[in-house]
Amino acid sequence: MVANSLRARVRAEMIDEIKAAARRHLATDGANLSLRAVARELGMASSAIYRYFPSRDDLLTTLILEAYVALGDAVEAADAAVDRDDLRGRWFASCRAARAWALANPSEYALLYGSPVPGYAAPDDTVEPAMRPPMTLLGIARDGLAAGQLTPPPAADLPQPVRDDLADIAASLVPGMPAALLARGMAGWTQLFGLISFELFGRIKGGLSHRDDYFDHQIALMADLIGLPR
Amino acid sequence: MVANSLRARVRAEMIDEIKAAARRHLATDGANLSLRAVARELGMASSAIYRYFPSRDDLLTTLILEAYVALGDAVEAADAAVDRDDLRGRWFASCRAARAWALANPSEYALLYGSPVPGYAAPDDTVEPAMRPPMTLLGIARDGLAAGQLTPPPAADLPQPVRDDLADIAASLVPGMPAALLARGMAGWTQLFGLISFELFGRIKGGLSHRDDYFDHQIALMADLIGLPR
DNA sequence: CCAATTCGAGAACAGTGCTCTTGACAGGTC
DNA sequence: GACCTGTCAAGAGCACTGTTCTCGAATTGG
Repeated sequence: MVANSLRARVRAEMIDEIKAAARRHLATDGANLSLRAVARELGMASSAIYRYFPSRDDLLTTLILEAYVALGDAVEAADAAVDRDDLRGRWFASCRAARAWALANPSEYALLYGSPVPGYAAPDDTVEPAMRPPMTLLGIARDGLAAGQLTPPPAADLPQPVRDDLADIAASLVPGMPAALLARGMAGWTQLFGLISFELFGRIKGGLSHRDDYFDHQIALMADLIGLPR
Repeated sequence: MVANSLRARVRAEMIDEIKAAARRHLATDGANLSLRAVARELGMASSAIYRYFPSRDDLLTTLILEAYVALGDAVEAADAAVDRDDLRGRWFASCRAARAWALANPSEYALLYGSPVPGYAAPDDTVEPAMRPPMTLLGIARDGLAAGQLTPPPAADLPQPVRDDLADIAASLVPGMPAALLARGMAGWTQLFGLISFELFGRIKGGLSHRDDYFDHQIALMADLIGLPR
């Protein structure tokens, strides 16, 4: 078994090297990275890659999945580092962590939240990690509700179909959350995604030189909308 | 000159056919459409395409530019069809028009607002058409302010750097608009983009069966945030 | 020590964007 | 009518891609 684990170990290292090289090329080539290019960089034949990944799409899937995990870890860690009762602090920390991760790993963020690769269909394994960042944000609202720090918005504004849909979602994801509050939490998540995406691969408004402060303020607007106490 | 215009006419028709075929392939192949494939569909050699477009990127640029124009036209037309004083009606009409266009032309929307093509840099011609949809939305807030229907939000919440940045942007884009209101207008545009993107190429929440109503409600939330009277 | 498994390399196939050359037309001019 | 001139489509070719197959070498388990 020692010998086997030795072989397995060098194989795992090889897989890591391939993924690292692929991530490096991701920054320049985007979603259509070249298997041959990463093979060249690693000094091996292109066909050798297929000993480790059955196809290029499979390599991409692995990168996507690990990126989801990394982003989810970053957001959850940031949230966990703040006092449970400091709802607004948790909200800011989580959103800032997501933005910081995206700015540090722009090509991987684009892989996750950019336009989908045409022929490629994300496997089911990615759906759970993909839910972690928004779930962290919704968890803040849920905790605030449980602690009585947060008064749910009036449900009267919600049309009946939306209220039913959101009630179903709440039942399966965040039990006990009112539909109207869930709607605002999802609006916050949508806003966060939009903010990061615009900053990353949108042509940002030319005059915006203080992007950190702008981000904080837009995030604060959503915190107010959700009802997180100041 | 008659003959020349005849030649020019048949050439223009050829260009239109190429663009139409390219748009068709865009739906399946995404941003990396194949020149050879559109040439095949048109029954011509791939090299013949280069008589009409100097490169594949140039063809893509043309499609992008026309897509921006189409989206801008749709949003502006929707806004113009509502009474000038009905701010909330204009807001809903504009946002719904943007979503409807995106749902009708998903691949072109992905081209505009998806992850940027790696090697490709958008020329300056696209920056003005790209500003038209958000400018239409901001125009609604501007008109409401001028008509006295809309009270600007307190500027106290804005950190000084953000206030300065936004004041500069307002001065060049929507003169007279307070920074705090501009921030909320931009939040509305960001939310609209996020909503459409999530619905189009995000994994939409499974239980959301009434997407129209959900979209309307989220858009209404932003209308409230901006301060559009009910 | 030997059979079994794993690994890397090389060749091959079909496809891609793009360039260059060649030949076939149509327009206007002498 | 003959003669340029500009335009167009086609074909060949280059360098590249993902993927599969085969073959020889290395390593491992029994």
